[in-house]
Amino acid sequence: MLKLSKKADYGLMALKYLAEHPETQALSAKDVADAYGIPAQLLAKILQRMTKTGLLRSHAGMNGGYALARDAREISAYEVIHAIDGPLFITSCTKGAKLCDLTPSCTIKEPLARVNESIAEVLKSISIYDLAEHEHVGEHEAHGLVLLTR
Amino acid sequence: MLKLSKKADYGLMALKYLAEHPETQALSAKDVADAYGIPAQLLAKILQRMTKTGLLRSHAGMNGGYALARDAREISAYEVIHAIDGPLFITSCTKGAKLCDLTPSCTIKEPLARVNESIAEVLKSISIYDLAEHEHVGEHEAHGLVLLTR
DNA sequence: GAAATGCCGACAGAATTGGTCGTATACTGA
DNA sequence: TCAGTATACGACCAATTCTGTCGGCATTTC
Ligand code: FES
Ligand code: FES
Repeated sequence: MLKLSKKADYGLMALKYLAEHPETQALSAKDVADAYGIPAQLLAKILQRMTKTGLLRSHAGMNGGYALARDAREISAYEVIHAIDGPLFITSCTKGAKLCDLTPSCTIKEPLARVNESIAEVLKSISIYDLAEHEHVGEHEAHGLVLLTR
Repeated sequence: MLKLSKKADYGLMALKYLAEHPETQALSAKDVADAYGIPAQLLAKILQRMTKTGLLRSHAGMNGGYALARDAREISAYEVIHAIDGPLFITSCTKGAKLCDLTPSCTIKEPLARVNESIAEVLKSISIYDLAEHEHVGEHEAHGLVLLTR
């Protein structure tokens, strides 16, 4: 429950890997897949999706592959997840087009939307750069987030 | 992605409903199910699980049913979700017993655990009471949460 | 004892996700 | 210009997870 899809996980791993190899011009889907032992074709599709949404730059042909389209600091975990799994909505009814059949009776949707918003904020505050290296980050300082309840 | 299961949704709705009817001694699963048009038997199972984890008190027999075990202010959304869907983990590998096969290579797990923690905090800061009534809550004040990024 | 209710496990159907395949297209370098 | 390497994309199957139902039993009230 409430867990990332494997695809999103793969996507984050791949971006992290790219962020850790800024020297190379581009890395092929296969390169990355092999590095982590994940299905190459599947990862390829994931990278393609991120390319389409502008997170990556791609280049076909020999020595082709993918590279970050922006600085790792400028790519948030939220963007990655959104690109791969679509809009993030905690409420069961996937929003937008078709509302779930109990929309009229469901009284909980609206308050949960705010929770959803908070989660999105958390995700937006994490960048690929934060994921890469920096094993140290300090357990306390956490990832730069402070939560205050009134 | 990252969305609540319908069960958790139902559970929250039911608790909210109970919180809004504090006068009655107990409400049967069927009562609540009918109120929202959700499958009675399914809801029954959900309520049972919440009973087992101590969120509800139950009473069999005529005029039996369920009632909140504690004040609505003392029951968090996190507890509800945890009771129904089990431990909340954003990382694909469901933790504990069996780790996913790429545990050694997955370098992303640890940083995400912190994100997970943040989300859990958000959920813990929301009580059933917050969900019930109070349509007003002020869009700005939100639900009593302030997020600060460094 | 009968009716209303909760309790529990097993299971079938539906929906989602994960992963594969085939084919087309683009770039590189010899 | 041709062979090789790569991305792009859609269709499709397989595995898993989620939803919902059923049947039987236990407990309380009248
Ligand atoms: S789940 Fe769709 S409206 Fe609440
Ligand atoms: S998904 Fe299991 S370790 Fe990263």
